[in-house]
Amino acid sequence: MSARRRVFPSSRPCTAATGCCTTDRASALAAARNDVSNDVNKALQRAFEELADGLDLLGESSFRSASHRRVARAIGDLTAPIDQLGDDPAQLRARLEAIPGIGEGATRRILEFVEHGEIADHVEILERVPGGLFQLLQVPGLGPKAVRTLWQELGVQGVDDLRRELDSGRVESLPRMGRKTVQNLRSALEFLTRTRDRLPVALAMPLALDLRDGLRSVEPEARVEIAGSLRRGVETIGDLDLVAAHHDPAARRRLAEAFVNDGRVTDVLASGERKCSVRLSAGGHAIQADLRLGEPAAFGAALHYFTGSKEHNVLMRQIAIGFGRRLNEYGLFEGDEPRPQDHGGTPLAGAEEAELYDALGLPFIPAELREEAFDPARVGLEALRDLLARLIDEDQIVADLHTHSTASDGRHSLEELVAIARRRGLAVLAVTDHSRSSVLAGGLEIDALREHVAAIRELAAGLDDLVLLAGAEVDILPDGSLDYPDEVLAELDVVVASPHVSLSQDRATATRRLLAAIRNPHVHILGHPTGRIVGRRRGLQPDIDALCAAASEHGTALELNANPRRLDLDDAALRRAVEVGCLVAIDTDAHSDAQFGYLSYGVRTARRAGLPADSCVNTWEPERLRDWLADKSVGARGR
DNA sequence: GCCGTTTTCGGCCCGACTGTTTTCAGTCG
Ligand SMILES: Nc1nc2c(ncn2[C@H]2C[C@H](O)[C@@H](COP(=O)(O)OP(=O)(O)OP(=O)(O)O)O2)c(=O)[nH]1
Ligand SMILES: [Mg+2]
Ligand SMILES: [Mg+2]
Ligand SMILES: [Zn+2]
Repeated sequence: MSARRRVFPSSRPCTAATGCCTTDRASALAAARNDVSNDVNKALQRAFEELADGLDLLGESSFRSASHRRVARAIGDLTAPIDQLGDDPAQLRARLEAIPGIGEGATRRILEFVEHGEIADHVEILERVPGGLFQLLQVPGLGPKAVRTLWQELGVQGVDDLRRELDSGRVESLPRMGRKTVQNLRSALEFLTRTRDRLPVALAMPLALDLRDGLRSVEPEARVEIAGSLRRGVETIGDLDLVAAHHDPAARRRLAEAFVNDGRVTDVLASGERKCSVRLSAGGHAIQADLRLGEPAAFGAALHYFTGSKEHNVLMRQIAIGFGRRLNEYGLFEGDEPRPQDHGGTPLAGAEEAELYDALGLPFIPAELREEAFDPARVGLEALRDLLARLIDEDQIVADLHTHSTASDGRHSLEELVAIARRRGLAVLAVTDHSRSSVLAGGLEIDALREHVAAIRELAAGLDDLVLLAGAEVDILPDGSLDYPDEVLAELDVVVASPHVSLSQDRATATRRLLAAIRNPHVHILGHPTGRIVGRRRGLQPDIDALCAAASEHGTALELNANPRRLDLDDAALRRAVEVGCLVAIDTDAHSDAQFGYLSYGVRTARRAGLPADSCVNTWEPERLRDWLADKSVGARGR
């Protein structure tokens, strides 16, 4: 995945690079330990990225910079502040070195950062390389070689300098730079002013589905699929990736034509026989889209390549090499000859993805798990097979335990909800309207709640094909107390407890607040635990391990709110939950019929965490679910 | 810089497209 960052307006957080924050970094670090923003990891990740970029700009070994970049990624994947990985320096050192990609050097640098708030090598890079060059590397089309030339030859130190030099005409005189390069750089700079960071999946997916369906209607015989981070179920999307296959080259050309001539296209970046790249502007968002074209006989290989992740691709290709074979987007081939597809080589596999895994002696790894964290060599082949056998699937989900009706802010009446649940094949539906503190969402006072519950129960009594449960989504107030007293909660079939306000609390306060809800014997599900909105609001940053431990102890389920704007808990936090083995509830939080369709986003996120179906209460038979709802301690670990 | 049931040294994935190039470097996926 590209690590595209926002370039305009300049919003880089305070780091050594920006030089805007000269206060004692060690004390800033101490504050960050209890900071909601988990800035220790962010700052370290940035330091390693700049180390990598700096080496590239200085023309050093690209393998070394790639290593630094891998360390940066590993730090970004952590779910807790890095200095809290161990209780003492020795343990911290051991835990760090155990992380793949983090070796002796990175461990030394991380410990140096934790102790002194900076890394000498990083500081040295910052002294040698102007800080604005890191931003320049984010400009599409500008790599380390070009940035270095601009810097050395024209003294360009940042984006503003580049803009000026483009107008001055001097860029054209540089080696390997001409008129078109200048024009392309102008477009790229303009694109960056219109683009935000990575696009939340909730915005990207509808756009990608529309592109996919458009291509399908151009060539109904073609196989067209969404690939890339969208297919892997990532919560934010760098660009839209599509794969299309058709046996007829003329049909492939027509697909490419349609793609680059779409009304939303602002720039055509590349338009070849096998791939096209465009920039789109749609719904106020600017984003790149890539289309990969090929033969149906190689569709599996192409889809696999374009689905990624990059790390997974490299891994598979390395495994192929180990077998004396070669894997690329055209298939798996015998031997180590480059471009075997051009030399009449017949692929051993390639029409379907599954063939590739078969031929390499691997179990089929679904797209959501094609990430570094699930590297078979890391997880172990046996453990991986076990994980895959237990992995949750959307069709195993038979219950939705968090939905809203017109009693609060939902769009549908109870009767309508029942009809929707039946049509969608649910066995269990819980109606969980808001509690009294959520005034804007039409939260119910206690009397209104009791009437509502009575209405639900009356309706439920007449149903034989659907278990209709009376519940509530009760606010977790800032101090951890709940918005209804215990005796009211005890009257409900299902209690989802969720934070809705005070979502900027510090880590310790947030953790205490959520722990209180988890420990309440009436609370079944901790709803959207952090309250984050993807790409918009960070929400609470609690100690996830502490939540998981408590949830596990009390039999409380942690929610994976399937609304793609939320996806809360996120994949990284859920991986912790899966490790601990606590219960998880995947609920849509639907306020309308269409929002029941959010389930697929939730399941993809759950699969990214390797969630076993059995840990997900929504897969349980109604009888088992009822037992747990009656006394959640039956779900406690060790019982 | 990192890593190892083919290695503790010597590798590190593989290919498309563009622009500027007389034969390919750079960037990107
Ligand atoms: N073998 C190989 N495949 C790559 C490489 N870079 C990208 N790919 C493949 C895997 C990616 O998932 C796929 C699409 O590339 P993208 O840059 O769009 O990445 P992705 O969609 O994973 O993340 P994104 O959200 O777009 O940042 O192309 C690479 O360097 N080598
Ligand atoms: Mg992508
Ligand atoms: Mg892409
Ligand atoms: Zn809510």
